[in-house]
Amino acid sequence: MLSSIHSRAVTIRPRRYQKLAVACEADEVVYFVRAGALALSAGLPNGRRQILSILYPGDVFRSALTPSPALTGLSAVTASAEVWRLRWPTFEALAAGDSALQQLFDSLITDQAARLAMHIAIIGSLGADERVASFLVEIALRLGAPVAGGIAFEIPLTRTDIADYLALNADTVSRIMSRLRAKGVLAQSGRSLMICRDMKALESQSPFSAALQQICARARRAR
Amino acid sequence: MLSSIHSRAVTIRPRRYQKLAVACEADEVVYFVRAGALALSAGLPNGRRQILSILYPGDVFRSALTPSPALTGLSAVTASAEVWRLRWPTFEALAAGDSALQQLFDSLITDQAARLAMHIAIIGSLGADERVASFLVEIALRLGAPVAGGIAFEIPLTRTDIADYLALNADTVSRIMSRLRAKGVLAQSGRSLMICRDMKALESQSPFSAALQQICARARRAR
DNA sequence: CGTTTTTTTTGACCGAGGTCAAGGCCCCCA
DNA sequence: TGGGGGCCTTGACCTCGGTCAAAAAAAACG
Repeated sequence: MLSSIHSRAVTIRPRRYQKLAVACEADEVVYFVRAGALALSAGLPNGRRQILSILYPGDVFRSALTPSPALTGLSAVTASAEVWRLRWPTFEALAAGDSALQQLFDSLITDQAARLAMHIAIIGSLGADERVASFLVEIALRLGAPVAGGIAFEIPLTRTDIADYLALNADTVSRIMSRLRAKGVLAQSGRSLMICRDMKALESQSPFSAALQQICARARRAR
Repeated sequence: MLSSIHSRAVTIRPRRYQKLAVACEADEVVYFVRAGALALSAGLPNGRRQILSILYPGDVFRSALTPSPALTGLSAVTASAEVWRLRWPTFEALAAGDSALQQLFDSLITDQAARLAMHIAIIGSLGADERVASFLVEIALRLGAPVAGGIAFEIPLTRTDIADYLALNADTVSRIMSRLRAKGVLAQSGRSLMICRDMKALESQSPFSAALQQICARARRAR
């Protein structure tokens, strides 16, 4: 199924912060994320930015998910990434003859929406520490690998990006992560490589850890 | 198209705050909102609540949009409402033989997602006044009717509901609306009936008014 | 490797908005 | 039509997290 998409798609390897077009000559566009991570973000006139959603490998994006092309943009947040792009009519034609693909796409899109809903709950009802904990749980679930003494994962975002995702500011994010380090929950080597030494403690800081696990499991199942 | 749905659906008239089941014996469930307004909300153990999305007449809801049934609930926010409910397999069978219905449903679901994204941008990047202004613009667009001296609309939510929607608290919402009244932008008669005397001023307070208009127009077109 | 640039960390201070409490207004219903 | 109870409003106070600035640590690069 994937190879049929790949053969009809344009492969793009954007560098960090490179923007991806959300429309192609009036046609809607579909992206399949293969490697790295993308962010869908909204920019304000005053320079503020809000990351609406982070897209990991296996996720899809279609431009109809964007409220307004003028306001929102899709770009890589990792140093490098790989995505496949198709025009909507091309994809539609493919899907018409392949009901499994149609179902996969449907479930990926509804998962997207569920994650957006989750994100609203996180930034709307949690305090700063809980938000950061939720983010770390999300990343650990998506990108974590068990190692001796904990779960290791590479955070694909800068502190500023994390802040824009969680509706906080970079200073606050840094402060909270320092606190987690001081408590021995988190160990850090370099800027982005983390080892969570106590996943239980981290999860207990996030009121939504159970829901995050469900969402991630659902995504894994669909893929 | 609507009559075919109606004939296969269960009609429900929930009263305010009455919960609607998001699953029916392990089957996913689809709701069509016909009158009133529903809220999809997430509740925290500590009693805090976040309204994730408001559903107006014409909108649809399917349970897959909910991150976790344990956390989220669907309920009426108006004193009365009317919804049609179908089990997912029933709806799927209907849609299979009706490509127009399929397309309508697809566009309603992606609209949902776009509105969730918009909502993240609003609560994540705007200050309290801007959030309230955005909410009023949204309501005016959805439910407003031009009258002598402005646009009249009935706010279907209590102050507490508005606060839970905008990630503020009820006191702050009340304060901001009083300020708008004092400035002559808003006139109020009774608890929920508003007349916006100066739509331009209101829109200028919301950095996202243009995007809100686009989303609303898109919804109107689909319907 | 040393230098330059960028990102992160940390502290001190400040303000938007949350919290609490008291009072007033609406709406419902007998 | 007159209580009564639930909303709404408003003020006083306080806290969490934002802002600004400076130093330290990583990464980038010749």
